[in-house]
Amino acid sequence: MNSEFNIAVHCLTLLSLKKDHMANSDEIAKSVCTHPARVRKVLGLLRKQGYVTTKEGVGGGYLLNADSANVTLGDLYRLLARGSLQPSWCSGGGETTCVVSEHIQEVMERIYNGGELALERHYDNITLLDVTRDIQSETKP
Amino acid sequence: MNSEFNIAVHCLTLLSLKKDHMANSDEIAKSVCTHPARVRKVLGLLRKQGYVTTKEGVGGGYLLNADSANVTLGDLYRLLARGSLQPSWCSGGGETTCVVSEHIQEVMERIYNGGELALERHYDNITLLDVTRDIQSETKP
DNA sequence: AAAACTGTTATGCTTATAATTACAGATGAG
DNA sequence: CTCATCTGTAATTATAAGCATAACAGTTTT
Repeated sequence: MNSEFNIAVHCLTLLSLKKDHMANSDEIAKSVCTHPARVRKVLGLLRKQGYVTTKEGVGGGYLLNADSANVTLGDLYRLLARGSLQPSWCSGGGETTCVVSEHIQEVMERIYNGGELALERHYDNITLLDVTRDIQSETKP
Repeated sequence: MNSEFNIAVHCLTLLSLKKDHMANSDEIAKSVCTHPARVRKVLGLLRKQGYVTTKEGVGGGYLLNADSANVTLGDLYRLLARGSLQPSWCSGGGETTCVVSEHIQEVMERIYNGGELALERHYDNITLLDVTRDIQSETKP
């Protein structure tokens, strides 16, 4: 499981809490605690979905789209983490005549896909606004 | 995400489909397509939960417990894969004064835990018997 | 024209996952 | 009793995935 989903949530939350809803990759990278190039990669994908717009050149950076408060974690999961439930290594597929070995991969694939759907449905109920509120409520408990 | 959950499902399905519900780690490893030592590690954990019993010595191996048809994928997930939704690398935690950076880790942890609960609830509705039926129905479609 | 950004690719580093080896301990067969 | 066979477990090596870093072309503002 890579962390791009995590990074996306972080970036969008950060932007939504900034007064002008804007920051460049250097500033965001410091907050996320990673390299600017990694931030740019994730935010590039978010841009293609219309969640942010970018401004190149001096004083540029990433600007949060106004409606992005309604983006759900499900949207972000599907974009950045779908398929990560299924491990890269899977059992079976050998050269035996064993029924299980021959068919386990299709069965497990269905199991992982079903799990992922359940996960996505859960995340569909959490919006970016919920997350920003969570962050804020941590400061004044 | 490692594959021990996958291996556990495979092993138990295999045992349940064998006439005498028994096999040793060599035979299972061939079906799973991995090293016997890895099978033993997983099945050792399943033994501690009472899902199988082991018989050492000549002609020994693993024997499926009679009630194991009712074991759910949720049980196996909790035993072998819990916590794997949260990646090892997580954002934030830097030395900034940024609110997001300071609190994102607690928030993301709750998000991952919530996701995992949703996943477990889903898997709680799938029994080993369901999986064995799935495997069998692949052979005669 | 110069400086400050993003977008993207290539490369190296680190960590996680799987394979392999090895051996002690247990059990049944002869 | 002794040997062969099996599990349990730990240590080591190999492979793959994830992250960091560097580099540079393209774009925009000043």
